[in-house]
Amino acid sequence: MSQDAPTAPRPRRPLHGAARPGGENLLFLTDQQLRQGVELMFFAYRDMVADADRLLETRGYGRAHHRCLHFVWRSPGLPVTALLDILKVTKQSLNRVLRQLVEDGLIRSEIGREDRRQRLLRLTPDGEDLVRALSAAQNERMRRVFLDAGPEAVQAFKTVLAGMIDEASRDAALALIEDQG
Amino acid sequence: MSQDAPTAPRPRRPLHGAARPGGENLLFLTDQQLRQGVELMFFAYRDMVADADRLLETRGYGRAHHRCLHFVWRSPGLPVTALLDILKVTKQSLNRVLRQLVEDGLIRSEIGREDRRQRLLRLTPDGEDLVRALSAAQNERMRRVFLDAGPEAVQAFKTVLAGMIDEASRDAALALIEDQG
DNA sequence: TTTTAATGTCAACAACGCTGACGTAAAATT
DNA sequence: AATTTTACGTCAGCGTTGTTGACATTAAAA
Repeated sequence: MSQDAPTAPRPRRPLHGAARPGGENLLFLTDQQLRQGVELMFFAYRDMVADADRLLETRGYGRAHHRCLHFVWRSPGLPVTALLDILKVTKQSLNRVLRQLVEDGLIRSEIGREDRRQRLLRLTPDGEDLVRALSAAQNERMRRVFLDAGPEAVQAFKTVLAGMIDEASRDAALALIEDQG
Repeated sequence: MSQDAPTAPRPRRPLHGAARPGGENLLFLTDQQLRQGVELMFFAYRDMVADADRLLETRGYGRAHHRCLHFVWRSPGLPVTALLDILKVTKQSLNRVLRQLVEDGLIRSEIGREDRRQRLLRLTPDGEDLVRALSAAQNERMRRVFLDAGPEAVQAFKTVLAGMIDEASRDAALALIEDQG
């Protein structure tokens, strides 16, 4: 069954209904438009991570390792609990990849000075090398797309994505994202 | 190590560098901007699929089932190979969830009339019900975000996402996306 | 008739989520 | 000082979903 179940003939291509001046054109909110947004997220995300995935598998790592390295890089010295909050996975799941990365010498974990229960995570030089390589793979795609789209489109792109984050975690996520390393 | 390794002091918040009129402002192409795009994709995608995930797990299904149902819904009667091309997974991986969905009566598979080797996939009424419920979960989030952002932002959002799809599969993906069920 | 294409299936494996249970060290609270 | 809570690690087991490799069937194509 289609999404709108319309009985009247549809306009041929209502993809981007131009808003009438001062009007209340809501054609961009049809179920069809929403579905397109979801599908585009699926395809774009799949291909965006594919570049890094190829690099990772040559080292026997997966996406979980990538995410772990990335956010440790972004917030050097962050405790394990903070990383758990960012990734929203269980500590068992995180610990599996974290242990590997520490054993492999990409991340080092040191006891917190203020709170000695904490393990503060940092990248080693090798870890930084890998993060740089992973970023380069994804950035090349992103740069080309951003250049084609232009600054206003990039801004809109970010606004929409930010709106899709759960309200409960949005502020924290945006703070992390906008923080200059 | 930071992404730009700048030695000069950075502007405090170059998040959305306003293009000078007629100028060649490329502040929106800094590594920082690209990184933000990647991170936003991560957070937004994670939370976008979370709604459907919750619904799926009550039925013992996962995302693979969702994707399968979704694209069969979008292209009723499509053969298995076409679905493999869309999802870009192995036939063994697809077949595992496809078998379940057929056994559970959400998808029916019928022998192709022109090519009797093909199995043409269609949703059963039960399958359509589940797809509708899954779409509803995701559409609510998307609708709210689109409404807040406005039609121009939505358009830009889609343009950027489309640009992130691999060139090799972009045309096919966009044709599928823009096709009105 | 031989080859190729479309599909299904079995087996084994890996990445990465999850729950539950248990343990240790250190901080916080009572 | 004793208790509780927090931060972390770990073992065991399980589920989803991806992979490769091998093999079989059916039907279309050459």
